[in-house]
Amino acid sequence: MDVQDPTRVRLIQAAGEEFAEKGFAAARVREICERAGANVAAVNYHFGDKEQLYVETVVHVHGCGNEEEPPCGEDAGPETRLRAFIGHFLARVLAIQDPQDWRHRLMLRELILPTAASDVLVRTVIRPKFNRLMEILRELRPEAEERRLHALAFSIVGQCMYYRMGRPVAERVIGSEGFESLDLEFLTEHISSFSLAAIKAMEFAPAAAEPDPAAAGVK
Amino acid sequence: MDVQDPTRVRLIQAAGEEFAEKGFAAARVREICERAGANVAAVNYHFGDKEQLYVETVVHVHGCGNEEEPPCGEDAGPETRLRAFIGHFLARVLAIQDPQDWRHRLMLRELILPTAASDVLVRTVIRPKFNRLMEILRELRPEAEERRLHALAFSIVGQCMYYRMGRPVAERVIGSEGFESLDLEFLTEHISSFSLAAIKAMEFAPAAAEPDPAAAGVK
Amino acid sequence: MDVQDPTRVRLIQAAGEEFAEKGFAAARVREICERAGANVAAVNYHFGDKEQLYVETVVHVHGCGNEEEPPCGEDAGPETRLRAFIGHFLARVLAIQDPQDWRHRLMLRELILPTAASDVLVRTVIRPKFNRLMEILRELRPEAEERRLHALAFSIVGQCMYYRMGRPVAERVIGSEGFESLDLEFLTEHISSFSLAAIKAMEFAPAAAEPDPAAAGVK
Amino acid sequence: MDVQDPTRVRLIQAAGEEFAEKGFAAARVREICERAGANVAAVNYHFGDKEQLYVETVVHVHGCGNEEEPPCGEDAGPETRLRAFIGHFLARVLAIQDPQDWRHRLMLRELILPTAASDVLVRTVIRPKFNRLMEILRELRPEAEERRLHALAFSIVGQCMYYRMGRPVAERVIGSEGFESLDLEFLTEHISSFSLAAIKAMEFAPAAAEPDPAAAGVK
DNA sequence: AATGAATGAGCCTTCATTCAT
DNA sequence: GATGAATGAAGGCTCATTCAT
Repeated sequence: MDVQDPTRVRLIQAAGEEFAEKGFAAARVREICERAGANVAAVNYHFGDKEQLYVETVVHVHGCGNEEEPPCGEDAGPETRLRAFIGHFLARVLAIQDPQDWRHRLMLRELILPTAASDVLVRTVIRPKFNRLMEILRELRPEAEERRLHALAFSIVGQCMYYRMGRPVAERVIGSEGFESLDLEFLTEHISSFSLAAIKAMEFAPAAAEPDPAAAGVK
Repeated sequence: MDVQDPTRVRLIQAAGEEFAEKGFAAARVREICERAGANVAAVNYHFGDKEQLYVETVVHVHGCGNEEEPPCGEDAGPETRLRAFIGHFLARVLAIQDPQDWRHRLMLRELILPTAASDVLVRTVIRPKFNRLMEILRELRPEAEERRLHALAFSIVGQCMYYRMGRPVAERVIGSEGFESLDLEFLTEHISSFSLAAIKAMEFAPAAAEPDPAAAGVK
Repeated sequence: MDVQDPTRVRLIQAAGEEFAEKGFAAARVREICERAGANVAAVNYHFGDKEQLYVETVVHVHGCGNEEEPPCGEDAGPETRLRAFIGHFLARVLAIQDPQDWRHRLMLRELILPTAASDVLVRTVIRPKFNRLMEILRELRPEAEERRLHALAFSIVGQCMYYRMGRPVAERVIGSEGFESLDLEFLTEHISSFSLAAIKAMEFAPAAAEPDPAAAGVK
Repeated sequence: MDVQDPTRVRLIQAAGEEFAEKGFAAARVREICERAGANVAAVNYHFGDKEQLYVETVVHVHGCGNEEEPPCGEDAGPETRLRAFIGHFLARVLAIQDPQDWRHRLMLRELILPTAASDVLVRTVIRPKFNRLMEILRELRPEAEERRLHALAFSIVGQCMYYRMGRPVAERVIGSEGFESLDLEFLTEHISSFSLAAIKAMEFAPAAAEPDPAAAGVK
């Protein structure tokens, strides 16, 4: 973390690549140290443990690129703020579009096998963001019950996240060129319009016990 | 599962659990064999290799539970068929809701580090399903260009898949009990209504070059 | 051994090749069985053991090609009989000149790491031959003490055996074509003349205690 | 052997014994390390591989005891130099008379299954020695054709080498005590006198095309 | 007589970690 | 602070052997 401790920083950098490429178990401490131009014992010296290095690496990953603030004022209308939220979210998702990108893989790994690092990330990064999204949705549909708001939020988040998580499969399904044409601008517009149209047009079922009448009501 | 439970089958079963829990590298052949009640050399005897066992395991995973046919006739309207599609998809997604479920993890692993097995899965399982969804969407909005149809399909798939991929995080964000309340029935209705409302209400931008006017048009 | 048990014979044949190529430890029972077109368990079934198979194989090796009788009558003079002996010996040595020949290697292996099979070979094959050579030498130099006769015999045997044992090195030293020009005819004549000239011309030291005077006497 | 006896040297020492006793395949890395008082992983750390260790061991074997220079001046007559050569050669051959001696077996193994190490040995050690012998023989019989000189050289080398290669068999044929009586002094005198007598008395066939007249001449 | 699925011992190798320097 | 030789635990894999068929 110190400016004056480049070895430590280089180790985290190298560890990120290695962990993302190989996973925790398959990652080799020797390889990490060689990539970082450090000694074999450097990891144990600086972090004490391979696992400790992993945790610090994961935390460091989310620390980067997170300093960005919401790109529009709080006084804007909920629709504008939702569009801004989606655009911002998608930008982050697509920014690491390269499947070789180690931050990409490292975070997906955390989804599968959440470690202690995940808890930190949820508390410091993810939940605040989620709460902001919930605020916007509540403004748009104040009468919606909490559960419905959660589902709405997940519908939005899911649409965005798919372009990170589903990329390898989606690319194989519709072809690389087809996938490439789905750029940030288009997707921001698409998901925003899709979601706002849905949010405005949906009729919420009065209670959870009777979803079918609501479904029929859509028609 | 069979009455006759040969060693080979038990090995794949055990391998699935082990690979899903630990990942490929961290998985121990010894553990797999012990779980299967077989000898240490059983894996090498039956599959020749740890990697071969992995491939066969992944392929076998998708083979299971895939025999189900679309739950509604082809002559039904597109809305009905879309609801059926979502319901069916969600059912599969939530069926393995247990984060300990090895099929869950095994498939997520393939998303991150696609192996040769992934190609087979896409060709035999995923692409056919995706094409069925595209047909439905084309019926609903025949004038939409291909790119837009892809985006629509991914919006739907993304919403559903999130409940598989995002589960660990989502659970930590809104709490387990909150997440549990989002059951299959509710989510099927929600995603179906959400998506159909959006599909019907959306106004598609005439060209990709001008997303902003379309965005303004929403309002 | 039975005419009606071809599997057993084929196993010995295959074992010979495998043992010669790889040595006892590196030889694989599976490979032997495959070469013999037999089952994996065939070796254990027919010979009980890998080691038993080895012993029977080595014995079988020397059994082949040993039925040849001395090519000249016992009433010939010692010089003629020595030439015949050398010619016969060399013929056997050079007959398996191919360094890939498994009998070659198998017998060399026995020289290095004599097993129980070696004892049998010495008793049944080698010692009788050696004694015949000793008889010839005794006729040529009846006054020579036993030790000298041994040395003479080993000088002759050594010259011949070198073309079996030293072949790989000799070939590298003087080149393959140079080595090839040393054919059976030439070598038989050479070693015979060389040895007979020596035997006739040598002056034996009266006692082992004074080799130097003898050495001086040569000059 | 050194005052500072580093692990690497001890490993080669121990490897030599183990490889000679058991052969490459049957040799156990664990045993080598235990003999060397080193860790199981020492071989892989220092040599990377069991095979690399073998190569380095074989090369090291011939390196030892090879620093000796020809024991007599170059200005001595060819007879004296031949005696010196034989004495020196025999000394090296008999020096490792103990059949348990690992250098003995290791070199014989190379004869049977020459590896890359053999090429090095031939080039650096064996061929120079062979050439010195050829020089001496050429002085003794300048009119001899190259092929004949080769045969002469091999006759001398073969006689000497037999006491290394044929030892296990020879001992069984004439008994241990008989073999023991053939000590360095006696054998040096014997082989020298035998060979010099032959070289001086032999009548070389005029051409390679007619070996038979020489054979006939014996009668 | 012959098979081949299954076994279990053991080997080479890898890898994170330590410790003297 | 940093090194690299050395460690020991453990893993994947091979192989001879067995046993029910």
